[in-house]
Amino acid sequence: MATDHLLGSGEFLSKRLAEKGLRFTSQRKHVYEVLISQRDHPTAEEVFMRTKQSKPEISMATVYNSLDALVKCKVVRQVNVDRGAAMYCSNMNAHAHFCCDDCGKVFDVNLKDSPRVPEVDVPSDFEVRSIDIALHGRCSDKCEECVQN
Amino acid sequence: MATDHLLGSGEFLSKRLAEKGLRFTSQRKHVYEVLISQRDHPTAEEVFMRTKQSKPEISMATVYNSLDALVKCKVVRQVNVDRGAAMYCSNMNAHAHFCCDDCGKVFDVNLKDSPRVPEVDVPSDFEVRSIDIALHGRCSDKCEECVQN
DNA sequence: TCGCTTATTTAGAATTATTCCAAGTATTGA
DNA sequence: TCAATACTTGGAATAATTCTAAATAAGCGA
Repeated sequence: MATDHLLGSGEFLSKRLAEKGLRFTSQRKHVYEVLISQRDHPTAEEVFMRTKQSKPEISMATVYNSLDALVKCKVVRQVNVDRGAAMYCSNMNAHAHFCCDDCGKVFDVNLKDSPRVPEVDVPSDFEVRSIDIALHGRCSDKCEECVQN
Repeated sequence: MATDHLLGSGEFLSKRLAEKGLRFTSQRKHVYEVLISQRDHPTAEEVFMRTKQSKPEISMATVYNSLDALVKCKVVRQVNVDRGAAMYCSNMNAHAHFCCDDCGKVFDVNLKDSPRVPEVDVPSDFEVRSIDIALHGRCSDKCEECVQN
């Protein structure tokens, strides 16, 4: 954990997958590299298209499988903001998502403190493993897609 | 607002819809009553089935339209926790959702304070209108569906 | 109250998103 | 190196949501 940053992305990923009993495969590595190389919020479909550039034989089913594996071993987050397709996010720092209801874009926003479980009234036998915070609203005045609204 | 609780659910809903330029229709009223009469987290499909009991002619397209109208005028919340269908929640008190990753059930959890925007670093020209907080983890030891996992 | 304008409803088709399947392939541990 | 089994593949199947065009009904003003 404290030394993860010393590993190359391959070793890092391999280790994280192994911790969950998942195998390190070429497909998962390519999907992971796609996600860390462009830190936006692509859908599975977009990940599929980007991954095909370096791994043309990959299938959609494998993209879903890989994304699930990466989420399970916590190197990627799944983001569900609306009724549409799920999005994936490789920024694992504590952060929330701002989702513009006018243009649909999703932005990472830093949390000033990390989210604290005690603010919430959870039954004592529930185990909280993660917290997702999504803000909704409208993004910048300068947003092209928002202006015409 | 402060006097909304003095209105019957019909008048209340009618007023809220009108504030957003939306019409008060029999279908929207039935969908709304379905949601407030059972405070769980049904999907559009489940809302459709329940609403048909009091309004058999209603169509799925109208259920989606009604749910969107109710969300727009803020008498109902849309809850997106996973890749599956969106869920709808008529509890409008400040609360978060706890989603059990083992059995899939969603629970309302009270917030000790209402969520505060200032905890988050949002660009100054962004307008935050609402905040959704979702906790993930595992629910009670006594949960039937969880035990076999 | 009547009529007009326009939002809403409807059924069903179309589209989009995700999951399933069975056969072949690759990874891991012994 | 070998066996066991997890993973990948393409395509079919399913699930979730949106679209469409014609019929209907709200709400406003006279």
